[in-house]
Amino acid sequence: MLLLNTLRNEKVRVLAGLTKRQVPNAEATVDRIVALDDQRKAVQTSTDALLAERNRLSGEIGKLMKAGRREEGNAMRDKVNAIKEEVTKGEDELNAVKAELEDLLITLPNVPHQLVPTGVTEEDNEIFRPFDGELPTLPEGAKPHWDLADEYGIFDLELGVKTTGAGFPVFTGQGARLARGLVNYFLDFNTAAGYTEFQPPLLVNEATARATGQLPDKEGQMYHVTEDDLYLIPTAEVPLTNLYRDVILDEKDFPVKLTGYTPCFRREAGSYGAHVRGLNRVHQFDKVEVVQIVHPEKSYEILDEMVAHVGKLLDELGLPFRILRLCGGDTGFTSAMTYDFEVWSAAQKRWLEVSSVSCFETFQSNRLKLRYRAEKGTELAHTLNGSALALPRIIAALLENNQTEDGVTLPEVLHGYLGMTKLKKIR
RNA sequence: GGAGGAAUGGCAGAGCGGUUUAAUGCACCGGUCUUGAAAACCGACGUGGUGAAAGCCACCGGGGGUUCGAAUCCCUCUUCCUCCGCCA
Repeated sequence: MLLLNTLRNEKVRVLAGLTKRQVPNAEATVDRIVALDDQRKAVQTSTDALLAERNRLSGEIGKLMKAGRREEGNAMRDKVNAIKEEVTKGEDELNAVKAELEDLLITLPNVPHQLVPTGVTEEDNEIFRPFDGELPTLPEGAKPHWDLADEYGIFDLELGVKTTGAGFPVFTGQGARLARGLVNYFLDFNTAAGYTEFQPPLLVNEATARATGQLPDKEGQMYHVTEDDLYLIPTAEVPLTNLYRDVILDEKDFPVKLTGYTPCFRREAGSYGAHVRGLNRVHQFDKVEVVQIVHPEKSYEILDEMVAHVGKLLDELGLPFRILRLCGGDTGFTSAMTYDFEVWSAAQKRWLEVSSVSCFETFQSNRLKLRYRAEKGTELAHTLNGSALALPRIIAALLENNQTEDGVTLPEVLHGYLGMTKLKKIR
């Protein structure tokens, strides 16, 4: 959620940013919000004055009663009762104004960073770091990962349909082991870089989903357990970042670095077609996430650090990748700047998104009330997160890019985790 | 699942209808003393709203109510503790 002071003091920058995202009626909305906030202040001030008067008179009554001057006390009660009615009116108005303000404020996405390119769709994303090597060329008859999955017994989509439905792959045999090995490898890689590992709940309450911005914006993307009013997490970002909801840190606590493995659940409503075959897009998938909570002055430096971290991970896996800087229209609602990592899927001959690394500035911390003690008072911290990494498309790329006559060769970093150097055909 | 108890400032812990921003202790911070440190002493020491400031307002687990006035009384939800039962 954007800060009211930002809307007031940096209107030009805010509007320019919102225009990059093609937010309709941005100026009218901002003006309306500021007007509502003015109204809020006015009503609050007058109501507070009434309350002050009530408190003062109530104190008087106490003294009169103690002194045994009952009649004077009773007369004053009537006076206070009259004030009380006005207070109630004022509080009702205040609540109504606050609610409208909140409803409007929550519709505004984050203001993109200055360097974020203008644009609407993924076509407009900037190729921030192109792949500079040679893309692997596969032998004649190379197969996409869904075919390889059958030959190698990696995962079974039909079993998933039987137990649950489409988009819930069942990993099998050496495929299940590959997934487990990747999770362990990623977690070890992250903790070696100073991230502390957590195992958070997979279901979260409404307050948690709101604080990181999944609600109300992405309501339809989450599975909702209506009976208990809980949501299945679409990413570990949600519970991990919320560990620090309503927290006031000291500057010396920075940077807070968290990592965690969780399954992620996404309804992916409305995504169908050729590009969702195999593991390209599924409803449940494994992901290891990294989160940082940092000093506002450091956040973009840290963003670069996190981008380098993910890049190193992909280098070690030996996967060709490129880095995009997302344009305004493609940047997530809550993010100020996002880098996407895409690995080359050699058999499908297309780039697959495997990680998204974002800086949210104060957009999340404002809703989280995540602050630190500054020289004078408290300030909102900055939050960042990124995938390191999401599994399915990594598995897809490993299978496709490394397929040979006698098996899928595994990158050296995984040998120890899997107890093998290559995946073997089972049929 | 049954019975009882409890939730107060970073921590511990008073207060149980009216001068409560909330006793006291510890921790932390500034200072005096000291070569330095400790001890001792002095001071400061929650968050948010409003305001130039003084000040004013709200917050004692969440929500609602009673009252002129609520940390204090009532209702409700949540969490934790103790005992009993059941169980990975």
